[in-house]
Amino acid sequence: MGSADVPDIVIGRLPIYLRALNFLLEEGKEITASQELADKLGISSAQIRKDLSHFGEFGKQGTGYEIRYLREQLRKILKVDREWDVALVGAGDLGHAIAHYGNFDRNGFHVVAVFDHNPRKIGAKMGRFRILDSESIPTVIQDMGIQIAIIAVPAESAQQVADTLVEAGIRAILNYAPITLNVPPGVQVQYIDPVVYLQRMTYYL
Amino acid sequence: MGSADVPDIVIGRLPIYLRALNFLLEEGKEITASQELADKLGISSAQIRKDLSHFGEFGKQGTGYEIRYLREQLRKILKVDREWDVALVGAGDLGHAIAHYGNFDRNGFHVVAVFDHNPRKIGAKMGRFRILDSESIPTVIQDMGIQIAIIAVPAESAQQVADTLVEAGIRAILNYAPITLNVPPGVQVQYIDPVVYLQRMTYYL
DNA sequence: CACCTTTTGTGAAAGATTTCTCTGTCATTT
DNA sequence: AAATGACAGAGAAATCTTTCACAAAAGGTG
Repeated sequence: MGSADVPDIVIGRLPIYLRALNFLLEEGKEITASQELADKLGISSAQIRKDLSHFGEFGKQGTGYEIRYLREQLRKILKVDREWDVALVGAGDLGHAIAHYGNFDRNGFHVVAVFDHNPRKIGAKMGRFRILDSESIPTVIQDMGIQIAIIAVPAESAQQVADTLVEAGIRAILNYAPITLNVPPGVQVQYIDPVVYLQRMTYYL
Repeated sequence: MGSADVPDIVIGRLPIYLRALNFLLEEGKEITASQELADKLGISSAQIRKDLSHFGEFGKQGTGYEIRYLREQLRKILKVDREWDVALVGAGDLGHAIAHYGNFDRNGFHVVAVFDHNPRKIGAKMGRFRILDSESIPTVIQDMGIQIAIIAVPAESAQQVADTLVEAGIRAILNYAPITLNVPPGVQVQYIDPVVYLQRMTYYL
């Protein structure tokens, strides 16, 4: 129990569980069981129960889990029972799609600042956002106390952007640039490189 | 050796190695060592060597790996030593960004058909693509012999789209919709849900 | 109320993955 | 030509993760 050293791989599955619970709730369900989740997610029911057992006892024997309650607990564990401000660096096609991606807001992640290096873009509007100069990253991040950033710049500049962000106090980076970032310990990084996923699948074709 | 049951987790790292090798080559390097890759990627050198050992012996003791050669081998293993056609379903903001994402083409993945359900969009141009009616998915996929598809539609319609794609002969799906898909065995699926990655990081904040 | 069914939580076992450690090879230096 | 240092490959060991299997709890049923 307690958050003391729960395996990373377990943490990685919690958002999937949370997503499934939201889905079930929308369907009007109130109660579910590890087996039902397992069927939906392609994960064994034992694993789901074991994963949850790291954090406490959330179910009722013979019945299953009260969806609303379990969801609330997972949200607390993942710290998504609150709103998070997010900085976005890169206002290209990708940045545009990210800035307008409705699921961020719907899940409590709010893009509150968009940066770009291109003088042609600085000051321009992108949807409801005014594009800010990358030079102002340190001040804006610090003034707003932003802890999470999304990198959507070309691979060439990603490391430099990451350095600036970390320096400014960012503690979690979602990196869309196809490059492994070097960051100090304690800074979280997650990668989204669609090419990597495609290459992983072609192996099996 | 041979492709007989190499752990999935190993396959998942190969694209990362490949990406790093491309990077080193662009930097003008010819030779590298497992330790150098390890430093760059934050993976142990032993693991890199063990991973590669599943497929053969690519290095030279005392020297390291000839980058160009190792890259060629990895490309063969991952079957990315050829070009792949890709179908894209969903012509919203996300689909737009995906259709214009240069890294796909640069890595041999070519979007050759874009589908949408919206009558307002069907027939319209999106960049260099003419948006096709989702109804035509089966015929187009089959006629063009496309094996890989990207789903960029809302969660509500993703499962239905996946069913249609699989029915049409698609064998690998990159799913941007925030929902776990149910597909028959033998069909590969990879997921990209940025919210999941953000939630995974907030746990540690 | 006793019995039956369902389902959780969990220790133990099994399985998978990573790291360790050592041997042997290669290139370079002396 | 021998010595040295660098590094791959691989078996063994250690660690981590998943699955198994079962006791206990809850609710429903006759």
